[in-house]
Amino acid sequence: MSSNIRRSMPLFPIGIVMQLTELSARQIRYYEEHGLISPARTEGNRRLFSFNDVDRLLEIKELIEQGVNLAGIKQIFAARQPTTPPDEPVAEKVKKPDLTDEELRKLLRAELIQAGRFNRASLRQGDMARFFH
Amino acid sequence: MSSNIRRSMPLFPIGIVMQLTELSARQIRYYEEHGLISPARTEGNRRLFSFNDVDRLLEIKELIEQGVNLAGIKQIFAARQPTTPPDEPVAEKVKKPDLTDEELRKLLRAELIQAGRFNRASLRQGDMARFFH
DNA sequence: TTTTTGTGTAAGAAAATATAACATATTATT
DNA sequence: AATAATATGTTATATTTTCTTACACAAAAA
Repeated sequence: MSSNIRRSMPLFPIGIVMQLTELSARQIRYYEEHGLISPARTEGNRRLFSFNDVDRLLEIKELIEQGVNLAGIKQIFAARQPTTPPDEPVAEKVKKPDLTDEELRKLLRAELIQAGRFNRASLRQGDMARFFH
Repeated sequence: MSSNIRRSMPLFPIGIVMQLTELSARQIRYYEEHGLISPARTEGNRRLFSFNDVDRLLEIKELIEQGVNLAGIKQIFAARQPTTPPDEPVAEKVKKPDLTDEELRKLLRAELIQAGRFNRASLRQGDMARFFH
């Protein structure tokens, strides 16, 4: 549930993502240009990628290796994310608030510290353990 | 088990770690200078922090807030990590190989892709899901 | 009181990343 | 076949981020 927060938190610079995915910066930027990913930006305009973004890039890479072109990949992604059907509109009031990147990180920080209160002294386990199984 | 790999993989630049921990760059570097953390470096000498590193910084921060000085924190950490006692030496052959950062990332990549073969098409779940619960 | 500790701040250098433009091989289209 | 579109490489220049080093200083310790 709140792992969505973690999965979508902008954390990685493009250099790391290049290594993680073995894609070139050119490729990554090109895929963004065509709307396949939408990494966040720092104040200074540097891209920051989330786990979700990296995940997506790995999918893109595999599909491309299988001969799918960008248009195809776009369709595949679009089909996957079933946008709220027009006959079942979401009341504006109910929508989750959009958080800024900093707010997101603030939330994570809070979560980590909370977890720490439980684990650290007793279990001798680091906060970020929640990130793994 | 292999989550150790993920937990220790150098991923984050200092800017992100500052936000995650609410520590200043000065503080983070100072703690490194005093051996409390040992972030990896890029080829170009930029620090790269792992989940473990962030974890540790959060611990340091809490201890400092509780009035413990760096010497004390160092002791606490030292006591925690029981280095192989001198009378029970580890045969050089048995030691785990030291992996370079790039090898680490390569491993993760392989893991992610492997996971993908299972999940993606069928479960519609991203690779990085393995990072979360 | 003097020293040590922990942190702030500033300067200058180097690394990483940004955008834009041009090149080009491969694939589609006409 | 000729032409156009797609996907990526490469290069140039600008900007941001991080690095180290040095100096300052308040708070704590000696």
